[in-house]
Amino acid sequence: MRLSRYFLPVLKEAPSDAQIVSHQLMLRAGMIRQEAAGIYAWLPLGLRVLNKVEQIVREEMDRAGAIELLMPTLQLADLWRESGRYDAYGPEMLRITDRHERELLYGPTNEEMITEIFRGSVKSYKDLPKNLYHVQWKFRDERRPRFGVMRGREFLMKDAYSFDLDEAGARKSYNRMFVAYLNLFARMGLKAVPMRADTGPIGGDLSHEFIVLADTGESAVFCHKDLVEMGAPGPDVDWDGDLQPLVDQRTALYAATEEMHDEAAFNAVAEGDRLSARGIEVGHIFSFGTKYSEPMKALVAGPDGKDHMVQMGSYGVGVSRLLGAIIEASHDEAGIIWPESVAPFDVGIISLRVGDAACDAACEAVYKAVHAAGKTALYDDTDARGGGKFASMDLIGVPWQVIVGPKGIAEGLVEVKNRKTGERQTAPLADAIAGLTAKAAG
RNA sequence: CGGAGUGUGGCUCAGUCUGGUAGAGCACCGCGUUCGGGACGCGGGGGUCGCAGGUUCAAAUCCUGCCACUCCGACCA
Repeated sequence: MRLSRYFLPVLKEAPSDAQIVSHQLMLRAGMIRQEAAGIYAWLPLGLRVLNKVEQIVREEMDRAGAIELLMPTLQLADLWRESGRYDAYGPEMLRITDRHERELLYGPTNEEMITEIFRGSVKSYKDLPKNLYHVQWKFRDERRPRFGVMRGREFLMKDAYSFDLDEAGARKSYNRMFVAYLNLFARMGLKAVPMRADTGPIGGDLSHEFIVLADTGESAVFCHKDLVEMGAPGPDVDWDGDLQPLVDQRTALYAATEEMHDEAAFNAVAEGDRLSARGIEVGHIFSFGTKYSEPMKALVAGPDGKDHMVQMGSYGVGVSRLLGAIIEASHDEAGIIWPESVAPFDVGIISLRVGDAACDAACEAVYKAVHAAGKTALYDDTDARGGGKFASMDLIGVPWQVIVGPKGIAEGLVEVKNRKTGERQTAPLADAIAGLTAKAAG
């Protein structure tokens, strides 16, 4: 993308409404624009990152055997009356009436609807297990939206729902999501720690929150410090096999959010291993048995020929919130430092003298080579002054930057800079191109 | 929802106490000089001061009501 043709409204100063660093940087980098409290428009740069994060979530769900579909944002109130949640959910639910005076709601979550879809089509245990998910915008009329996309009223969530014949099967489904979540957050450069959690209004008794540690997090959390650096199992686990050991390896160590915190158990952890911090909840998984299948009559025939209520679980990831969490975890004074997996562009090209034939030609060569390697570049071909170009490129956090100036290119040299380390190296143009396309491809 | 605070060009803010022709920096437009880490000169455009009433010869400024947004607390991807 040529910057001269792009839409990238960067700000030198942070709007005063933004209090935490991720919100300030998203606004300054021209990723989002606030339209109302907790409601944001996603500008081109923000959307690129949002799409990348969403795609990683999607790939890891698919890998774990979940199947994507798409449910609507609007739901009928009657569906929620079946589960009893229409009255129970409270003022957080945005309720709407259509021209026929039909009561609708803008979905805050989809347990009811997925159960309705499931029960209409699945009648036999032979079709189980199933895990259906979608990535869709949700609306929750928060009492107090805050921190930009971290607690918006409209937000993008991946929510998956598992269906099993019995509790043992449900446990396997839960474990698959548990492991998938470890992998998915790791791919975004996040250290997310699974913690025992309160089940809240979703219900059920087995639940973990995945927490990214950050000083600006909304939850107080307590855990064994080894969990933070434990890492993810990776994609090559046996998804149909026994994942319990991988889960146990983590749940054996103490980790709990404030609501579930047990001071005595925490104190049993060696003092040097105790970590008391704040965290951002980026994922939450629940196993809740027949909470919805019972009132909504989601039944399947078992091998015994009798009807059984399906065992369900739900698994959420705050996709839009993840952008805030990633920035909180990865930034410096100059701006955002995107992990390469979610960076809006792989390479930034800065021309220090637009219109200079040698500079233009070198920039074009890099630009074409990066795209030929299947990667993306943001080419700053504007005639702004040099300093501003560097600042903007650093602000939006492009991982690799190539700087082309008339003095260097006269000798065939360009500069390559790594955003994260700040390292700069001067190299012949051809070497720089080879290095960038290799790095970008790696 | 309780408490606190803020609304003045796109962004950051001054001006409000003490009423008297709406300001600055950045950004933007034009011309020129420049050009290797947020350049300089000259010229220029852009604001019914959140909205509605009221007081006054006169309101960004005083009074009343409303709206929006932010922060702290109780709830949540």
